[in-house]
Amino acid sequence: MPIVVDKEQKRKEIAFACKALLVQKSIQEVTVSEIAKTAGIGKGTFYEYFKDKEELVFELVNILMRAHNARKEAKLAEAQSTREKIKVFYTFFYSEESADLRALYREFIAYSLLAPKKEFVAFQTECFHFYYRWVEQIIDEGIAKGELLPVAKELIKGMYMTGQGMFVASLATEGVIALKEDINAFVDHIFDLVEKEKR
Amino acid sequence: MPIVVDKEQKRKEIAFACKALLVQKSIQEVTVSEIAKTAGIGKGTFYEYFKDKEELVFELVNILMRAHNARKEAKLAEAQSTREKIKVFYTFFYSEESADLRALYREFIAYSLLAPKKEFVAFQTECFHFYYRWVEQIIDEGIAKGELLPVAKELIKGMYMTGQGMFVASLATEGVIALKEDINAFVDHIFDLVEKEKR
DNA sequence: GCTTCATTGACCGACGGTCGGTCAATACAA
DNA sequence: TTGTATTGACCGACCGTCGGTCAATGAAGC
Repeated sequence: MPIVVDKEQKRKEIAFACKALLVQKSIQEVTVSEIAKTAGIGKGTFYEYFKDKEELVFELVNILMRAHNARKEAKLAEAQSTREKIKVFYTFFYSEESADLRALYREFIAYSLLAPKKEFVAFQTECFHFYYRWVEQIIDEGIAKGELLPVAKELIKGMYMTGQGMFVASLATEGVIALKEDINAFVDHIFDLVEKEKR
Repeated sequence: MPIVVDKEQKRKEIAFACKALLVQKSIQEVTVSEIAKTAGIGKGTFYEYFKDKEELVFELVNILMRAHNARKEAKLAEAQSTREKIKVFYTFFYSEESADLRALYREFIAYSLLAPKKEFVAFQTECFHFYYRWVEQIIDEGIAKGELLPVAKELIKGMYMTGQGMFVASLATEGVIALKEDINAFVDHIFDLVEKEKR
C-alpha cells in the first residue's frame, strides 16, 4: 500500500497554518495560491482537502469554537449568580482571547448571508441549539432557585439574539456600539426586571 | 455642447432596471456583463456610474429604504399603544411588502461584514441614529404618558438590536427563528415588564 | 516493476475593471 | 444654412488576476 494520510489531521494542519493569514486579511483578499504557499503545499493539494476557500474558514471556526466552548464552560462554573453566568456567555463578543475566532466568525456570518451553503446553515443551526440549551439550563436553574421570575424563560431567545445583533452592528457601524458596555447594560436592565428580590 | 445627462438620474435608472435581477440572485452570482445587458448599456458605461457591483446594491438599498421609511411613518401614525408602535417598527424584518428591500439589505450587511467600505459604514451608522431617535421618541412619549416605566428607555438599544440579531439568525439558520412570531413575542414579554398597569 | 494514492504547478476559462476609439449633440463662424 | 470644432456619453475589445482542473510525477508498499 502507498502512503495514506490522515485527511482529517491534514485538514487541521493546513487550517492552522493559515490561521494568522485569515485572521488578518479578509478571505476575499486572500488568494488560494497564497493559502497554499502559506501552508507549504501546492495549490492542487489544497483542493484535495477543501472544496473552496470558504471551507477553510469554516474548518477554523469549527476548531476554534470548540476550544472556546471549553473555556466558556470553565468560566461558567466560576460564576455565582445567574446574571453573572449570562454575562459570561456574552464575553465571546468582546473578550480579547476570542478575538481571532471573532474575526473568522465575522467572515463566516458574511458568507452565510451572501451564499448560504447547506453545511454552513447546518452548523449555525446546531450552534444555536447548543447554546440555547445551555442558556436555557442556566435560566431554569435560576428560576428553580427562586432567583428569577418564570417570565425570564420567555426572554431567552430574544436575549440570545440581542448579542448577535449588537455584534453585527458593531462591525457594520462606527461609534455606535460599545459591545462590552452595551451588552452588560442590557443584561443588567433585563435582570433588574426579572430578578425576584428587585421587584 | 454635447449631451449632458443627469448622472444621478441615470444611476437610479440603471439601479431600477437591475432590481429584479439583484433581488433574485446574489450579487456574487451576477456578473457586470449581465448587469450591463439587463440595464441595456455597455459594460464600460456601467463603470461610468458605479465604482463596482456593490455600489449598485448600495444605491438600491438607499432608494428602497427611503420609500420604506415613508410607509413606516404612515403605519406608525395609525398605531395606538407604544407596544403596537414598536411592533410596527419591526415589520421590516418580515412583512411581505419589504421583501425586496430585505433581500438587498441582506447582501448589504454581508458586504459590510466582509469588506466594510467607508460609505457603507457611514450609511449604516446614519440608519442606526435615524431609527434610534425614532424609537427613542416613541418610548419617551410612552413614558411621558405614564404608559411605561422609565426603565424602558434603557432597553431601547438592546431591543433595537434584537431585531437585527433575529434577522441575521433567520437567514443563517434553518427552522430556528420564526421572525414575526419570535419578534412579537419578545416585544410582548418586554412590554409586560415595563408597562405600568401590568405590574 | 506494478499498483495505488498523494502531490504538484502548468494550464484554462471566467470575470472584474480599463482604455482608446466612436458617436451624437450642440455652438458658432462663415 | 452649412461646415466644423468640441465635448461628454457610450462602448466592447482587451488585460490581468484568480479560482479551479488535470495530466504527469513521486513515493511507498507488495
